Amino acid sequence: MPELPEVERGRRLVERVAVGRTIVKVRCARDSIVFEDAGPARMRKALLGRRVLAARRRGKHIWFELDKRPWPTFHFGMTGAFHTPGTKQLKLASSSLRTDDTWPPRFVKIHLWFDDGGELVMTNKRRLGRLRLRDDPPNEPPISELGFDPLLDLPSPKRFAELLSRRSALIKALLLDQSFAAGVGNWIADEVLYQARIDPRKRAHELSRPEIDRLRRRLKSVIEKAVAVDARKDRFPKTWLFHYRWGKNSEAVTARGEKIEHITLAGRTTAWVPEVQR
DNA sequence: CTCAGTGTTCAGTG
DNA sequence: TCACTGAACACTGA
Repeated sequence: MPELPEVERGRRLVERVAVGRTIVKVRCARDSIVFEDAGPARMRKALLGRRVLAARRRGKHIWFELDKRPWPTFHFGMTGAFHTPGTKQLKLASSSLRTDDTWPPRFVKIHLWFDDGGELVMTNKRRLGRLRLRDDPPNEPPISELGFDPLLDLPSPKRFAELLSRRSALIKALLLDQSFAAGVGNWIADEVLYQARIDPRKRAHELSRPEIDRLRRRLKSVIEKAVAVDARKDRFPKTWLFHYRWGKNSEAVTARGEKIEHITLAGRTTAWVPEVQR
């Protein structure tokens, strides 16, 4: 689930069900991978009895502010999500509008109960997500290592141009680099480059000023739009490459009938439209 | 059975 | 130092 817009949806869910409440019960899965350094037992101890003061996000990371430190941080990996009872997880794919209302869901890593009767669960199917404890999350790795967050602190056009001029990496690779732009993942990088009409194989310092300005604007607008519709993919504009990029069939075309190509860049599948991005 | 995948990290190489 | 590649991580679903 997780690029910036989906993670922001998760943060808002936490805000709705957890902020202002006290955690009265905690259950952690036995999973030394997802619970990395902290371990389920330490995590449970840090959370039980605490009051949640705020839910923060930077890039793809979320953390809680509690009335006592350390605080928990959450990263979803490729398959993580927050759930609450009654929050229908809309399976937006194709025609299967299945809502799974089984509670609790499968692949639960942590389950929290609150003093008002509410519940919050984090699932992580493929165990690439991480749950950590930090005394000061924004000022400690990994969150302190992140670059700008396009929703929170997008650089000015001038500053953005400076950042690009100093980098020789492929622009696609740079967009995926979390220490450059936090929260951008594979489909957002492709979407932004398509809309900005930039060849993903170009090097960052080779971009012209008009290209740089288009890139910055699209980075902002794509993410703002995705967040505005609460990461509901079926509500993304029909003109977005997003809807047509999946499944690398050679006949894939955009809404405007442009031919979509698939190549591998920076180790990731890259969908792009050569006739538009040059 | 095989393989790709909305992510990150690390070793090896140039 | 920078940057790229590929592998690893772990596991589902097509």
